[in-house]
Amino acid sequence: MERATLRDVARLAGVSVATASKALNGQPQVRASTRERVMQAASQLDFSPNTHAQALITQRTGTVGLLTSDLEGRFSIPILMGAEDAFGTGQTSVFLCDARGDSIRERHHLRALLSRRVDGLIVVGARPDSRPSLGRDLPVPVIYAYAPSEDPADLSLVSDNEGGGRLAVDHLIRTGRRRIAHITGDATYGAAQDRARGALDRLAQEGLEVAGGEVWFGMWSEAWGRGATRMLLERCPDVDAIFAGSDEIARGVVDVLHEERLDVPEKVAVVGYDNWTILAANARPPLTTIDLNLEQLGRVAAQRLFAAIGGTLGSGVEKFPGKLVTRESTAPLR
Amino acid sequence: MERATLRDVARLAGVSVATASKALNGQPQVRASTRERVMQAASQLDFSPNTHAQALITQRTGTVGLLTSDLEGRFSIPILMGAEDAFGTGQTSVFLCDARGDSIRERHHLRALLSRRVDGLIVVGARPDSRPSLGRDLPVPVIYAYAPSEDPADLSLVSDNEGGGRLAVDHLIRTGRRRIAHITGDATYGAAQDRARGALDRLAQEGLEVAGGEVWFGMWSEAWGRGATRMLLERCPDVDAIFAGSDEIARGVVDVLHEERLDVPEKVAVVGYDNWTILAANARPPLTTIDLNLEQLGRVAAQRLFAAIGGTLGSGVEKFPGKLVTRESTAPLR
DNA sequence: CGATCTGCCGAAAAGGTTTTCAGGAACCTA
DNA sequence: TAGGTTCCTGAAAACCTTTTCGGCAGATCG
Repeated sequence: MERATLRDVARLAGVSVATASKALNGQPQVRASTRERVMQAASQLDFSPNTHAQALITQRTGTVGLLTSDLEGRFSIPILMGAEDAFGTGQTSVFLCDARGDSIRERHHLRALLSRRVDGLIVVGARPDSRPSLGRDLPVPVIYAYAPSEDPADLSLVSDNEGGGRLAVDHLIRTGRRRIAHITGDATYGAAQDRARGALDRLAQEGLEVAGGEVWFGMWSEAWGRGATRMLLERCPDVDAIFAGSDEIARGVVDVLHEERLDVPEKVAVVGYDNWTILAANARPPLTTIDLNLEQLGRVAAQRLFAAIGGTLGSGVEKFPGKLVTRESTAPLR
Repeated sequence: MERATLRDVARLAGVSVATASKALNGQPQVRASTRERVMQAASQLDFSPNTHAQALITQRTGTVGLLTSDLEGRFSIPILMGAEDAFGTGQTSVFLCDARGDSIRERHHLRALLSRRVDGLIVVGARPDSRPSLGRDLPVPVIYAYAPSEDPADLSLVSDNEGGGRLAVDHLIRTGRRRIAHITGDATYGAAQDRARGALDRLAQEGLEVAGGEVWFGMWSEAWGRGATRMLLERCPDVDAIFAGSDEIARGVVDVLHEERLDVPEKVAVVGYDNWTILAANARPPLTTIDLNLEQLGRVAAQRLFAAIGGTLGSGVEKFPGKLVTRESTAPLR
């Protein structure tokens, strides 16, 4: 199927290309009847304007690049969806590039995106710790999402892990729990530290200590959730709530509690983190958990970027609160 | 940072734009020393060619659209990665669009992609059953992946579910199992039917019937896996292997077997489907499962598309075999 | 009736690159 | 020395659209 150009439309409508252009773009200096004729011709030919010619002249492409480092990971996807959503029915399309965690490949993709004259960039890191900046003197605005940039002059949007930890513990306290433990992942992750800090903070506010005497750092896996829970139960058999640093860990936790015939949530309440639905919703019982609200993060990133195109972006790190999703693994203590 | 154009490069190198273009594109009719000067100038100015101007003139954009209907779903991601990988270090970038299962939105995205003059399209369906064609008279080649097109004139790449079912049962037979049951998902899914057919086929070849007397269709969930296993054990307590239609279901299966103190794989072997790592690898024990090989599917889709650009594509449905991934949930019967 | 204004339309330039083609210079052959 | 090659280089057209600006026709006003 050959493509119609504006020339074809103009010819069919019996006007010049200039007029055709103005008619289709809603410019005022064209008579209603003429506009009608042009529109008619355009739809008859199934005309759609060549965005490359438009880009060339307007200096705007209506595209943004999304540079991620972990596509397989579950974090970039919701952000991507949020961004796609915000650009959505508008005229913006997104180029997706996965650097596979390789900085060479990242440079390569960056080059390609700049060559394509994207209007802006969203960079999504693989883990929630800070990552190297792409540099200061790029010709387009850049927003870092999920993983903040090391350079404070960049704008980064991250989720508020400390707040999330506080949220989880707050919920447990409200359901009447007092002996609350925290089993979480790799201590080298800033997110693990932040969540723990928030949790301890909220406990302290209530005059409580963490059950088991310490936060159990380990790995982001079900197996660690199981192992840590066994150790915890040995040291502190009367624990009445466990806040897990991820839904994976939480799955391991409920698994062992189940084995030990400690009813969830009757005896022990469990809160996960991430709201990774496949894990959280299918657990026995389904897990109360903290949702990172990544779609919102993606949406905001898109909006900020959009607003900044042509203009300038802010800088610094903005934190987005998570939200509590309650399921059956927590319930008021009777 | 202002962008350098070819004009700037040419001026700096003291040649015309025509020569600069030829030098940078490796055209032969330019003296080595001149080429060198131009390359020098280009890198000094950090020049990267405006792809829109190139697209306008060459009629090639070096972009493809990937139109998916379930981004959150786990199937489009590996395909996307495979495709990205194949285009990879080349000059092709991919536009990602998620139609959210809405055909209006799909038309809209299609329009946008055609307006951007993509060189080709990959359409990834939400479920492995056939889906409506995008139409025959599109100006670019289209490949349907995962979910085949309803129109046999289109080219579709799908995974071989029947072969997968056969593969799973074959493995169980080789480990000495004879009383093999099959618990799977929604019977309205072609994939469920195909996997079951393959499984029954391989059983028949061995002169065996399916344990429990029938294939247990139900839902793609852990809960169904649990429920079906309980029913199965009641009707057929001496079952020695269960082939689950998905890893989710398999998780439910091993869960109940564990409860019933039926050792996996000693007493009962379990095979899942999908190789959804987070589920399969973290199960107790880790699950043997069928990998759909979706990355390969994505890679092949990309290659086919690439080869077809300008030329023409084949048609029909091509099936890709899955592969068995053995973990600890199966072992030879002693 | 002449002058000014308003409303529509079209010619042309611009945006950055590739490609064709003509021409200039240097070299070789007879 | 004249004519023919071979190598390089540059001018210009083309791709498709947007936007500016000039012009023309008709209407309004004095």
